[in-house]
Amino acid sequence: MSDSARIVFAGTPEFAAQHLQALLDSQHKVVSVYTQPDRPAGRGQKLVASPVKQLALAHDIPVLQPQNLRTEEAQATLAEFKADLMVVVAYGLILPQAILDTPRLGCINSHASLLPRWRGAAPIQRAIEAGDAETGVTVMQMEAGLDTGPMLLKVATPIAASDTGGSLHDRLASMGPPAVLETVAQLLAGTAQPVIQQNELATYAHKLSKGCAFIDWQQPAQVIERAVRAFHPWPISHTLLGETSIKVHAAQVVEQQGTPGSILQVSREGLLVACGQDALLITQMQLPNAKALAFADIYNGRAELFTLGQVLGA
RNA sequence: CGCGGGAUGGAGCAGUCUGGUAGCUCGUUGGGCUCAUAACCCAAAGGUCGUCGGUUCAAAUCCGGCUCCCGCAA
Repeated sequence: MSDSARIVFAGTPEFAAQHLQALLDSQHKVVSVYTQPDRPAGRGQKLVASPVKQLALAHDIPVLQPQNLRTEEAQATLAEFKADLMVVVAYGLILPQAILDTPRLGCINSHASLLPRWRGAAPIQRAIEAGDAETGVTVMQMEAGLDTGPMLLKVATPIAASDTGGSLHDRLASMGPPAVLETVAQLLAGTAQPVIQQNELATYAHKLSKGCAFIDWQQPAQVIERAVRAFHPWPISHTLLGETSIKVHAAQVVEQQGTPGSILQVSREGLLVACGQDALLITQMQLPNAKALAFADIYNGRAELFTLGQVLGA
């Protein structure tokens, strides 16, 4: 009995679903699952259930999708589950103190960064964008503040020069669940050792949007290249070629100078664009209504689209 | 019923409006040139035009159904 906990899980995206899967596979009992309400998504704006909801339904676990948890009613509902612990992963709602205090052992959160660095919504992508050498997953005891709680367990991984938001997401999503199981075991055994976060080292990972992925060619090529990787597969760095929107899927830095945004060279190797410092060779991109292609493939049929000297992003 | 674009040899595109010999840029294979080459020259192979049905003497092309892919917006 002492090594098995009654757990309430709260989470929404795929990253969270992988944590839920690990708990379902463990000796613990997941008594209910909280997730965001179904939202219109995709082409056709049909209501789509979150990955966490889909997984919970497949295991016949009760799913709750309240708009918020501030009401006394919501708090009373949670209390009825008589949970030992609440595990929260990328849920998307703020948990008020009354909720945090409800489970016997409180609430823990698995966050995809090495806290206190990158508190907030998009820690994985912001770590790549900033050029961090490493990142990881931190499991913390939750407090009322956003990602400010005492850290219980931290696991790290180096960020490779080839890592993208997608590849790093997948790696961290596989590192997080074991870390959570380990933390739960420590809490049940009473051996957990909380470490207070140094607030002065904190940085904030602002939420991603399409707008923030619009390329600013005044920036150094190195910075743009990191953004290209960080924002892949979403929201995807993009620019304008005349009136045509172009998504940049892969690029590399080349030592060459020119007017920022101007096309320096067009070849099967890629599209070479001048930046604030050095130049960016776009090797994989996507035109509207088409799929992502190696630049050589686009160049084969659409060479007339690219003119030397033309300035992008205008 | 959110708006819109698309499916043509292995890849990327044109041709569709104005039905009638399927074309371009590459790739592949063979040959040539060259000290050499990812360069250049010559030649060849490779396509039931997404799918089902309709109109027609004749359909990649016109009409309708279906499948899949993608952009915008959320």
